[in-house]
Amino acid sequence: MANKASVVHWFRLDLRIHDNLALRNAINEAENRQYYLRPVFIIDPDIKERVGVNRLRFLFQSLQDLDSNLRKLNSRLFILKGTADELFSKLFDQWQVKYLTSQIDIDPEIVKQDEIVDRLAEEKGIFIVRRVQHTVYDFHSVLKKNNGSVPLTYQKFLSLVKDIKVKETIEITKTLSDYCKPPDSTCEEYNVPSLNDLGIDESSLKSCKYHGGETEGLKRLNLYMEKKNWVCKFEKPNTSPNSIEPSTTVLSPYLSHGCLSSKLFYHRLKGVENGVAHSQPPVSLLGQLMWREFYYTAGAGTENFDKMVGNAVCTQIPWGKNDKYLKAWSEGMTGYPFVDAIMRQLKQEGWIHHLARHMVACFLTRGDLWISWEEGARVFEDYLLDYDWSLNAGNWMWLSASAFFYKYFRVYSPVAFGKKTDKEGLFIRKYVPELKKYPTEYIYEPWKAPKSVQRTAGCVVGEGYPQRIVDHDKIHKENMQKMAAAYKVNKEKKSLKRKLT
DNA sequence: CGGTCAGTTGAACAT
DNA sequence: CATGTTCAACTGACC
Repeated sequence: MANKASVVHWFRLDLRIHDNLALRNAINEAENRQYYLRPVFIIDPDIKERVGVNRLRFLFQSLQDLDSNLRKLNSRLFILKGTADELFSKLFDQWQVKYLTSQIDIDPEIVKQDEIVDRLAEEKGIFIVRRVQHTVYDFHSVLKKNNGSVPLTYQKFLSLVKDIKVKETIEITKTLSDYCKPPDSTCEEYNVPSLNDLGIDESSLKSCKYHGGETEGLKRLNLYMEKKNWVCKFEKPNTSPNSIEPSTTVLSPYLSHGCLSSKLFYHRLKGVENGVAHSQPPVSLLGQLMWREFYYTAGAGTENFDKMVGNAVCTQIPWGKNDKYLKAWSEGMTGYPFVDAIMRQLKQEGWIHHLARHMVACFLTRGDLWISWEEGARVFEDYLLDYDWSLNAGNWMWLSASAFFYKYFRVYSPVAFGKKTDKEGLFIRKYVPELKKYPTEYIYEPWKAPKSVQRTAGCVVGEGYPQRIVDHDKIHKENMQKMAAAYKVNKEKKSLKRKLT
């Protein structure tokens, strides 16, 4: 057993070696004091309930890559199974931990856990270091600059960060000294488990389209940063939600897992834009990164950001409950081919284009099904590879016109919207294969096809493919009246509150 | 307090 | 095909 003190770096969503300040702090401490270095990742027993299978696969691939990158530095990853408080209450003594580093997270569950670990560490006299490294900017200083209140528009956020100089990235170049290697470094019980070890049959999953890990993340970053002209001309609204291959970078899963540093992405983008004409936020690629920062800041500064009730920025809307509709939506069985194609792509591949998210989120909430954005957010949490606590809640509030966006009467048409970028319906034919032989005329509206055409195409609506669960033209108008009523109530409440204060 | 203005990306239709 | 207008149901920041 260890007879020497240890430094622990606790990896969470910072699954990388590059630009990882907390990790470098840990390494320096271990080197300077000749302590053991133990980079750990904790796998919670109920991880399967919290993380969907595709994201689990991405996570485990990222852990595997992280382990192999740590080994190149003469270290390794120690996988621990259990809850953080139970594990640490034992290991702090057993490993003689003196110094614990990690990144700062804002997800309330992680914050709660950190408070428990803080108390535990205080009892044992362990020094804790937590670093901002999930975002470009430190949300704390941005909020302070805005007198402690949350910036509620993107432009306001941009004006707040305009003059903040972004720090340089941090690299670890030296390999670790042998004396930092704990004696149990070769122990196999700390190895990264497979999905099968967790009781998931990996062969039951769809083929892996986006492979997790720092190595893949950096490769993908380099691939896109080489296309300088493409980067400089990038305008988000002009990219396609329904191209067969993604029309955007798909760096988001790498950012959300911390396989890729957002700060590195920032500096690389600045480098490409430097001295050349380029598009601007909000539509530019750098603008996309700033959206992430905006939501992160809003999430960090708002109580109950992931809920409607008790959330100061969220308009209270009397959403209905309809489990049948919710299930049809989440399984891609609404009877609207464009909506279903998007939801099936999401479920199978774990990533959909941002505008595709707009389409299905609007459909679930204010547009058609009148179901709470919180339900949609839960399904996205399950399906998305790039799930991120504040971005998910923020975007769902945006799309349901609960916060940040208020022109609720601008509703996406499940028939017209997709046609702008895919007249032939190739995207639908791929992800809703039962309709692949439909004539282009009917591919977005198969129920309009004459029975004989449906039979010739090999799929009768109501048999091989569901009938529409709602009539968009009719129901979206009813929903607009409900939205108007909810806004009116909200306004009255606000003016009442103003009078009282 | 009130007026003004801008706000990542709607649809349908006209020119 | 790109651009502009209408539909009519908005809010937050700022002065």
